[in-house]
Amino acid sequence: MRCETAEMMRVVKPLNKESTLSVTGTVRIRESKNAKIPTGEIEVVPEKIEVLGRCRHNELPFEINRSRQADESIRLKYRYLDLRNPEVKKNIILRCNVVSALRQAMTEEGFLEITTPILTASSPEGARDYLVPARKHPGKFYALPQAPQQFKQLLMTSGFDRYFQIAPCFRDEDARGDRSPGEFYQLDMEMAFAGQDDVFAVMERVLPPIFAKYGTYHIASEAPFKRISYRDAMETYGSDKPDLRIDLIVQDVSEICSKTEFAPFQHQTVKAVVVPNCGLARKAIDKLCAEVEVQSGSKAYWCKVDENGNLAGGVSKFLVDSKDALTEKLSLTPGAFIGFTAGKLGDAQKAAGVLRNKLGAAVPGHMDRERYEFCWIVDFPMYEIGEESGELEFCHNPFSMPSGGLDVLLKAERGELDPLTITADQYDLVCNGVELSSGAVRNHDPEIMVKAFELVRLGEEDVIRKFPAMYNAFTYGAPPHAGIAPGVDRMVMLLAGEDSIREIIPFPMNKNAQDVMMDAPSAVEEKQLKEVHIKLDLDEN
RNA sequence: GGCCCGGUAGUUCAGUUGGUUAGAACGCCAGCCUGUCACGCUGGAGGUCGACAGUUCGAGCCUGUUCCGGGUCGCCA
Repeated sequence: MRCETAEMMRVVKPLNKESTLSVTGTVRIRESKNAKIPTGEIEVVPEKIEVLGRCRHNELPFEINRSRQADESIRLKYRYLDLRNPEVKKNIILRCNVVSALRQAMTEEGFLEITTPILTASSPEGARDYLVPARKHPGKFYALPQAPQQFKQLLMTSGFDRYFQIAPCFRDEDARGDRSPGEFYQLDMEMAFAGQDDVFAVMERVLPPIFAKYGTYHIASEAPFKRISYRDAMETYGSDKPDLRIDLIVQDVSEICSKTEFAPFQHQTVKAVVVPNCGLARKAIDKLCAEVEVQSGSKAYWCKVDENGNLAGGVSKFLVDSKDALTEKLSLTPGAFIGFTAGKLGDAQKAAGVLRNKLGAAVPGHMDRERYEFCWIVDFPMYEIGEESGELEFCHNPFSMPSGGLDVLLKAERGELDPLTITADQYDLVCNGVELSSGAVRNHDPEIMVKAFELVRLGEEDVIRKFPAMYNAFTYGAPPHAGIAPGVDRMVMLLAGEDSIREIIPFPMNKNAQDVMMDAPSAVEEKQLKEVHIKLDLDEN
């Protein structure tokens, strides 16, 4: 805008740049063009300027175009200003586009978008529920859905063969960088007369074009995506959500290392991650090992291969006699770095996985960040030995169909089969080390359901108590069905190339599940509490 | 709930071994200049160093407690 009259200057002068104006005038070509800005070729000669909304503050909580550098709690408190920053706004626009594209793609695949209740019943398992007191039913509560799981399965029994929903989900659990507290959205879908391959095929048709069109990076995985069994993922990548952008792998050296003099290796599972030609400095190695310990709870050990092919540094003095065996097993070459983790199988794997991720990020050349690598993790174990109980428990969720169905469960019951070897038709979709989604072929057969529960010392009454509607519905004959629910927030986060989930949520809560802008949660009037029959019992302090 | 990191001007940060009046950049205010566009120039205002207690002649700095924020583990069928 170019003001050429004193009158115009009089209106414009007292305004700062955040006021909202209406400018009427003539658009013309600029004499001095500016290629750096989108409107740099034109200017407006105003005839009339109206102030529609004057910004009353000379000093803003932060500079709008640098808001991303401001303290996050201030950004969230003034989120409406933060969102004026084009850099911040673009992620929200991206989110809109992605949600719109997902809807369109799912609709084209023949899925019906059906909404399910937000006020529903508390479910006894899984995450902590958000509860809503029921005014008309003193002492009773609704719960916000952790996922529309049971409703979508009920839709299958009703004959809606293909359902989807951009579903809000509510879980009262603590936040993480990639996990928003309280609420999040899933592209929830379920299909009848379908199995794992059918669900995979839909996702492999729906997601890649969206990642290709809206992603910051290029998509490296072609459909069908790589399938990795849970066992192999843990063994090779030390994680059930491997980041396949990293070319390092975890190798087992238990046989060699458990016989050494080094006490932490003795009689333990020992895993190794080898980085050839690793130039990592001692200081960086120590820092990396410390981070592994913090994140995994297990120590990491290391040594290097010197220019003569001998082991040097770190724990090398304990490995002198094992040098040849290690060199052969790990194909060691001069300049290589070897990171070790040790402990019980799961602990050693998990720590090695963290070590692998850290090494991939720290050592140049082992991780091409700017791409999307998808994979399916399949064949999750159905049961595990609970750490507290020491007895057989469901590993993930009891809705999944055990691979092999009733037969396998009966064999396990008769002792002909170790129940720990039973896998579920359950799968995760992983992208760049982020668990995008969990899904399963559901157990739609009441008999198999009860049998699955019996193996963990529960019975029909427990199934009925926990999932009354679903169990009853299945007794009226349900089609086999399977589904999945990719997290919309995480997907957008990956597409935007952001590390924090809050960057892609319009109005995020802070780590402590507070909305500092709206001041939620907040105290309510005594009258409101009375109406819902609630008396507070707060600890004094 | 555990552990780690942080809290100094409106904002982002610096602040030495504990030592005079706590600095910079951006922003803000005033004036000047100006086809500027991350404008420029001159001047100015702006601080309970998160809070409390302690050590000390003296604390932004050291100690303890506490509050707040972030990360992480637990947790997330």
